[in-house]
Amino acid sequence: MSSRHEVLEALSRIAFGHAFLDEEPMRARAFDNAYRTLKKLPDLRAAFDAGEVARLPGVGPGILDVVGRVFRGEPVPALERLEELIPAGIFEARRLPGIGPKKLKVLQDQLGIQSLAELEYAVNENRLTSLPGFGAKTQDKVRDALAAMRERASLRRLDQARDAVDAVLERLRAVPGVHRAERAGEARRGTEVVADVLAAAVVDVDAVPAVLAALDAAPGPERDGVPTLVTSGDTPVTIGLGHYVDTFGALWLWLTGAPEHVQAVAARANERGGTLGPLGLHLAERRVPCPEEDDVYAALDLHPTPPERREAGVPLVPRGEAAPRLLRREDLRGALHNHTTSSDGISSLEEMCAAANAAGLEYLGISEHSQTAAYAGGLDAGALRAQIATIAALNATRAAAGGTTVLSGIESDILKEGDLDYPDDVLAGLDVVIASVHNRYGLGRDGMTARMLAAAANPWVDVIGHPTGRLILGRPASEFDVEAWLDACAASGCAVELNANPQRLDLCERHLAMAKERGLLVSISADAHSAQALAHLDYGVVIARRAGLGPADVLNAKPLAELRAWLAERRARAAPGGSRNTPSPTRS
DNA sequence: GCCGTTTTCGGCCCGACTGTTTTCAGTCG
Repeated sequence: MSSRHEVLEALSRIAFGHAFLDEEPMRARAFDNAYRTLKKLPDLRAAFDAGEVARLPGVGPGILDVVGRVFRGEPVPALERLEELIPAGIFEARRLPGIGPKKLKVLQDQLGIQSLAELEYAVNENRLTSLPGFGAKTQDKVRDALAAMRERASLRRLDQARDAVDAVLERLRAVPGVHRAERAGEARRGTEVVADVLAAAVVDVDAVPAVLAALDAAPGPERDGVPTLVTSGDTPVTIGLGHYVDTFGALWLWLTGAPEHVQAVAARANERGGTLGPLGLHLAERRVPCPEEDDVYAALDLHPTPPERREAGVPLVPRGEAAPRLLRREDLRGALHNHTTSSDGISSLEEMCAAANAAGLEYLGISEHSQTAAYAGGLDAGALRAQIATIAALNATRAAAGGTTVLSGIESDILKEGDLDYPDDVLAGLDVVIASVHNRYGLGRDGMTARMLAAAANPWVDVIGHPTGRLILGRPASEFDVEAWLDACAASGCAVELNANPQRLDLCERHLAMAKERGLLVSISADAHSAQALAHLDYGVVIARRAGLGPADVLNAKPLAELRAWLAERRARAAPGGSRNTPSPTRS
């Protein structure tokens, strides 16, 4: 459990609490604004310790006090008061989509509902339909939302699971007698959702009690003969224990899975008259030392399978055959889809630029929201032209320093009919055009398919951003004919995004593999709303590897000159006779 | 609670959609 999560939870609860009690609505808004702002920082703790949080807009003494108290483990009086007045179940119910504080208040006042179980019972008794402001559709929505919440109660997003396991590993490694401790299971393989948060460790037998105490953990059930510990807290982490450093490779491989992969490796050992289990590898009646996983693969004449590829249906690669070259983080030469304070980012253009430079990126695309996205500070045509000029000036002064080149882009809303948010002459002034859907997700399959096909066919569009709009464990992917749309992208030559924000991971690995089959280029983007969030590119690399992508499949693995050539060629077709960065003289 | 080329008070992102209504409140992005 990370402190970041607790801080955000505290801010969100205070905002909700005031709204629910219908008191001080503007204080509620202030906490909600702070919650939204701080959520854009993946490493909130580092930003707080560096004093950066205090300088953010919407963060004053009151908010800062709450953040500091949560980080220091101190009580938060403002929150404690609300938690005395409002049942815990009401706080949980605030996560039900479509049900806000006002409707929850009605549910509590008129039906006495204080928990999710009571709400579920009332729905099943058909008691919601007669309440003021409620009807049959609202009741159905609540029923569906409760079912979805139950279904995902035991699931965590990849980033949540990794944060949880990493926090445990840090404490575990500090205990004397712990020789090795690593991520395992789905969190290590990089599945977008994790059901079972696992680690693998080598611990001296007599150090186990100290580990239990240090982690506030208890012995768990054995797994394939491996003893385990399970931590307490809202994201329990299971630690598989080995006692010998020189068989850790076998244990780690076993606990990393996936089961189908482990079975295939074990079968390979069997073919050679040996055995592989979590406690070690035996060949020719002898125990093979395997402190690392690579020792296991090598002893079986296999290329090591990267954790991201240890899934059913991915074959083992014998030595002698060429192992596929998967994407690596250092292959990424730039990132195209990022925001600054000009729209809804919290870092300035200069801060984003410095972070990109530090991350070794040759280029950084800035693509703010477009004018329809007013809630996100979308730019009108004039503001966009001004930003293009600002970026040009910045590049001119930075060129001599050899730093990151900034590309002028836009994340244009895809309007209802698939049109973009600006006239052609505005688009013509940009280096790169990303087009994304941000509203009207409920058009229905046919309507959304038509909209996405129109966007793909639009010659100004270079990349389709977060194509399905899903939020992991939040909002489902919008329904459209993905294969027909990918065919349309292949026809027009536009790239598709792998949005690496761990809440999105959109396209998903299955769709990315379909894109690769069609020869499409994938733009791996951080969609960073803060300088810190450029680190989300790491998640993009994980998902790309899981989809089997290599550098040749990735648009932003191209060096800047090649990327510019690719963009220029597209632009030449979009506006025959014209080129990027030479806006037409006609102004609307 | 936060903010200010409207700064020490008096405002506070805003338009669209949904489901409920009979003119609009609640919710979302």
